[in-house]
Amino acid sequence: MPRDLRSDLLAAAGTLVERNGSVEAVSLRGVAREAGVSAPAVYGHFADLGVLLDAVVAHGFTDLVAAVRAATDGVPDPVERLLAGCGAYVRCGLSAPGRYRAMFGSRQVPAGAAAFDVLVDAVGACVQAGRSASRDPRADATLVWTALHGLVTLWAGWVDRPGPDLDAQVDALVRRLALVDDGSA
Amino acid sequence: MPRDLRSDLLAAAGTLVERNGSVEAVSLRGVAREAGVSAPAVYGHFADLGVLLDAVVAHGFTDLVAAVRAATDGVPDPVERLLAGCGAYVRCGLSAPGRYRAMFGSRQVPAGAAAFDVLVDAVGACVQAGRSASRDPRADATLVWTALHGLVTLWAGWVDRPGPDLDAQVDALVRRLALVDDGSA
DNA sequence: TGTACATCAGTGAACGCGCGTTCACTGATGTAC
DNA sequence: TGTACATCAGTGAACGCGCGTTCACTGATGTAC
Repeated sequence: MPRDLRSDLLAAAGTLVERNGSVEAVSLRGVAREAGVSAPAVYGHFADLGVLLDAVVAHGFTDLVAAVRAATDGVPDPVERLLAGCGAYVRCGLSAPGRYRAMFGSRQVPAGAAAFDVLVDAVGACVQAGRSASRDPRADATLVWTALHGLVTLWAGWVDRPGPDLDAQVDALVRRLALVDDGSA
Repeated sequence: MPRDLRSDLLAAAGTLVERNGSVEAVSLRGVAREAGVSAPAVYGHFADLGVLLDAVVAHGFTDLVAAVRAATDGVPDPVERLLAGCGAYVRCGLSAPGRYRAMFGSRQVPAGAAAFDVLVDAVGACVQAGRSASRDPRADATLVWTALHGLVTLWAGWVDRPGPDLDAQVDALVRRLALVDDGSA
């Protein structure tokens, strides 16, 4: 099987994004070096550095959607499904914080907006099942997303996150902000 | 009054941090250019670019503490004080998002930890006044901080933030996460 | 008051470096006959 | 099967650029006499 340089370059770029902590600090020559290839070789697969980094970000959105879908598929209870999806979101973000920051930093995020609708629906499902007291699922989903985003970006790279463990924090944030009825689950 | 080049350089660096959206993209030559001075002139006031940027971050923490203090001083009601402080935190962050990101991105944040204790105390005061049902003020203050951080970093630079206005969002996040009793205020 | 001098903040030229990008090239692979 | 050739992914050298940093300098300001 011949090497797939395009994939190798994407992987190398991802590695460097995490090693440097941000996309801005990643250079085309650095990516080529990491992939063990000369710098001009990159141009055979990507028009320029910007396109390469855009592909890293796009891959991040694909990963995020897949992680949430995998965590929620087959979970019948709407509250459990909401919690599982939010947990997967946070874990995916924390697994590649530099990429996550690139996904939601300063650029347009159409893919993010689509994922947000999934969250709105998940909160709405809890309301319809009588498990959430939310009177404005969209507004409350916004609060949940805001908090999850804070969880990922504030604690990314932290050695010792204070307070209870991650799942408990996600649980508390989501239940309180989505107005999930206590005593359930 | 002679010009205070040190202050001018700090201001220029702050301007560039916001213009570029991050500290990483700020160069020493760029700061000198912005301040209308030659590049070597910077070395008369800062050992190198890193020290200059550290000073920008330090100034950010000073601003943040001052903003919260100004908003909370003289507010007797503990719930109102908590809300006012959190609102000031978010507004200060949103007023200089690039600097805010530099303050809480990847570096150590001793000043941030000190400010966090203020938040823990504010939640504790609500509990003592019987206005919060929190059984673990430190853990719940962590949740509040996480959500405020998300509010600043997710919506920084957004033209149209979805949902209700900023104060209403801060209000909802803080009341729900700090378990403030409804019907008050 | 006037002159000589010390101080010192800021300048302009220069350095070496890593960057993005281009260009002609090489050398392996696959096809036509 | 063997030879000639086309294709094309990746190379190495080179370019111009902005960067951080250094160095000897300049020229304004203030002080000593």
